[in-house]
Amino acid sequence: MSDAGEPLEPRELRAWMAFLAAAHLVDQEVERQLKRDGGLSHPEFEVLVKLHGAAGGRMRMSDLAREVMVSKSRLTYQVTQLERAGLVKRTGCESDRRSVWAELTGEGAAALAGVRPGHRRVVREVLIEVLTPEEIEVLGDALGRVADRLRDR
Amino acid sequence: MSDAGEPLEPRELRAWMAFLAAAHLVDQEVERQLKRDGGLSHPEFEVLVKLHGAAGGRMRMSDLAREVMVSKSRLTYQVTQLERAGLVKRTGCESDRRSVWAELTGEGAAALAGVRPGHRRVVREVLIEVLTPEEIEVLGDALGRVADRLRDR
DNA sequence: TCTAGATGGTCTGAATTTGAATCATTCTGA
DNA sequence: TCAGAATGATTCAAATTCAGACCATCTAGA
Repeated sequence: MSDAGEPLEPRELRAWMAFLAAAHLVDQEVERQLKRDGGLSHPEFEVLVKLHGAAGGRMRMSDLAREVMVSKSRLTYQVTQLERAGLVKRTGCESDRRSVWAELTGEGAAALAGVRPGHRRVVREVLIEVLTPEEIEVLGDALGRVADRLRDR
Repeated sequence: MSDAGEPLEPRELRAWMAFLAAAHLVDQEVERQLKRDGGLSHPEFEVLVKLHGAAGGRMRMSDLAREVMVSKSRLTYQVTQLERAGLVKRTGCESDRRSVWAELTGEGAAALAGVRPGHRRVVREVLIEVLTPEEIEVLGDALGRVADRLRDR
């Protein structure tokens, strides 16, 4: 703790730079595939994935925003885009009239099914297959802990 | 390789989701600190860091773009912003009149010195200190390999 | 010496993201 | 029951990002 503001040690620096670069490049690659094969941005894709996984294929806007980790206003924009494309539709919520359901349409499910295999292929290609099983394990543990800590702040 | 488009295994999925979430949340935290303590965005900060580390405190625009991993037009915009803030200045290049030097000013160096300790503190807090030394080692190896593969494509 | 093609940077207009302000609805406690 | 705080979502303007067009300069080969 005494060296809080000092330069990182070489191994620490190496890990940090690798993390930054990998995050950047992997995301770039994922984005490219989604755009090419389905005309979707990464956040849009994640919205579809979350909705697909949710009970009834729908979620309230604010829950969705939390899950996808985007701001409310950004989600509003993205859902509007997806709605225009016919992949999602909005419905008023009965029990709480402030909130809004975002619901996956049949077309949305189809679009998701269309890009998802390619998406998985990319994830395998750029991340999974480059790592040993032990590394995959450590990555899950370590970064899972990092994410958890940041989530409940 | 035969399962290229199939769902990921649980451990693979866990690693992938942790990676995504961690990248997202860590970047958010870093961004917040840089903005708060120095009025800088993360890419702007990285530009200053690269220039600081470069011989003569300057780099050609295209080299800089490659290093920071941003598009040319994005770098043009960011350097313009930094120039307005007085942290960087542009100079024509003698030997190749197409290219432009981006050079760190004294003010720029000072600004960097001002935010950097806080930046390091955040990196330590959210990443380094959450990991064991072994995990740091593995992260550097594994993600370094991931990044390298993507860089030379 | 030309010329076609590459390279380095900027510019432009459209798309996206941000953050604050706003609006309606729901919750809370006196 | 009612005022004030909280919550869910959208809107707006400003800032940023993107992709491609564009311009100038350099390089290589005929």
